Amino acid sequence: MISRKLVQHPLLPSKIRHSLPYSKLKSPTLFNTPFLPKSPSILATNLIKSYFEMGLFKDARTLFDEMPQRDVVAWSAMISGYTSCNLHARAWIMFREMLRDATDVQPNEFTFSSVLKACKGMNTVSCGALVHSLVVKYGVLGSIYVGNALMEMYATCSDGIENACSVFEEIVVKNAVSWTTLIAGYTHLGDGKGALRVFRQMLLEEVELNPFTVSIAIRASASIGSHIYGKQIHAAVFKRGYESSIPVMNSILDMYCKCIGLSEAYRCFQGMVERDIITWNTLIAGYEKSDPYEALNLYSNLESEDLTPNRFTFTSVIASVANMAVLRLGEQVHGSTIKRGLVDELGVANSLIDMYAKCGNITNSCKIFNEMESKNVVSWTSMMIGYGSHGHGDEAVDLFNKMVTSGVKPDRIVFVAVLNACSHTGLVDEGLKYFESMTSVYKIKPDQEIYGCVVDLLGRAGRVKEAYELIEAMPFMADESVWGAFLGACKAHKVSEFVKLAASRVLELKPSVSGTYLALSSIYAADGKWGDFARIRKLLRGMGSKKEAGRSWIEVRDRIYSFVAGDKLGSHIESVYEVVDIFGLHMKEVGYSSDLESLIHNLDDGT
DNA sequence: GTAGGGTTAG
Repeated sequence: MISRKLVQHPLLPSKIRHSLPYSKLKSPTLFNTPFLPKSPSILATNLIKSYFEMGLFKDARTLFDEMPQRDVVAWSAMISGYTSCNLHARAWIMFREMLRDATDVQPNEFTFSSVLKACKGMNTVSCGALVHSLVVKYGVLGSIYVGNALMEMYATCSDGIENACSVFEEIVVKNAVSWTTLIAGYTHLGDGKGALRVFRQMLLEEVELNPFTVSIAIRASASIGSHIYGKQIHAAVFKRGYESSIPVMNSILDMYCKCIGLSEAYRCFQGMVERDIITWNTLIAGYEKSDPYEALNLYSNLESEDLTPNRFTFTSVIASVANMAVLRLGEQVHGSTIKRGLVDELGVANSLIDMYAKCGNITNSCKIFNEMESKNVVSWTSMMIGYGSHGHGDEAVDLFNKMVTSGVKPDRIVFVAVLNACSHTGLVDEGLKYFESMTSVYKIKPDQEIYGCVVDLLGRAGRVKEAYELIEAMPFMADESVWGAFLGACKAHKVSEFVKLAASRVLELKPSVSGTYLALSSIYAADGKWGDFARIRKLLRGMGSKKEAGRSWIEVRDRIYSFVAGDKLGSHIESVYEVVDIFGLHMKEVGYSSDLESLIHNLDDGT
């Protein structure tokens, strides 16, 4: 948008022409009214800002270059303009140019807070630290804007939260932005507890809250799954009248989706007086995994409120389709993203890779992946998971190496992907090498999920004893997922000496997992220990739980048919059995004999 | 005339 001040100016046409030369920016003589800008320099700066607002950074630069005198305001406007267009490196170059060429101009607090934003955007803490030293040199550390920008830079750049904390401590008079920035820093780092610790301190110091602080605090409590804390904050929001703030309510909606439940979330959604596209996106994302049909239903209703789906909407919608694994629907949604010009958005392309892989079309995943102009760690991970699930573990591992070569820094989740790929391809030693490099090269601390992957990697290959030793050597207590992976390995390789131990650990840690009882009982049965078998089965019945049925589905022409093992319902079931029989014959032909031993013992609960 | 924090992706 063109600022009103400019449009009102008599020298400018109602629509700004591009590349308006500096020489045209003369002080107005015809309409010498008091509200008009006074000097060409001020006018030029105004125009520079407008150019950036319209994304015309080249025109901004041309005008800037034509200025005979550039003061600190013009320089700062350029630096901040570039960052506002996400051109952080250009902003940084501008700052360097300013220090080098404009010896008569001194950077001020505006310059520093803008260039710090550029450092944050480049994720380059070394530049940020350099600016930090200049901030001290120029004596502007006392500016609350500079202090907050420094904190934000450190909090966002890798491993900088401690530096952010020490800057925070040094700010004598902190304001709500300082607190919010620190809370956001912890939250984005995934340290919800750290964030809530700061939030609590803020409450103790009786700092006035505002919607910004409240929404990030809600996100922090959602990230640790604390519905108690989340509900407390919801009550506080209600008390302070923040429910009129859409971002605050969106955070609450997200918290309900993640920690409380979808039906409650839906009630929250219906209770909202005002909703925006993020509101809808949040709910669609909430439904995406557990009820993708409802997610699609919401998507089709969204335009009734005159809202336009954006890249986030499509990311969740595509993920929903991926979870439904209905290729034709996926192709339709893919078409919509093309029509709306969103197909090249990073997040959208990433979810398309995942969707095509989950719908069985790995070729399309590849095509999208290869045609992407820029890829991030999510793109690589999605492609690797796709390859892995299609049995191309070698390609997935290969991709990991290519990713590292291309300069993308691996994160924790990409290690989950590469370890899984190694595990399913039998690349055990290769996988162990990656696991080792995770800490030694990339300084990422392995968590329960990673240990689970490595236990699975060793266990699948029959190296059960090593898997057990790894669990023993873990720096923290293994949770039920790690023991679950171990149990799976013991079961697969019939290492009964460890089964009891593994199963009892899983049961201790998560008694609600009925699958564990089943696994344990199967092993007892296979060992002929019928007394133990009966005892476990009795426990299982006492729980009133059933093994969760794995649902399968198939798309034939325009219909989706779904079924579970042992299904006797539905008119299509007979055809399913026919197909299963054909599969059985094919498998026999290639010499596969099924492992009936453990199957038999599972038959009695109908799954 | 130049600067700030919040909600939705593997």
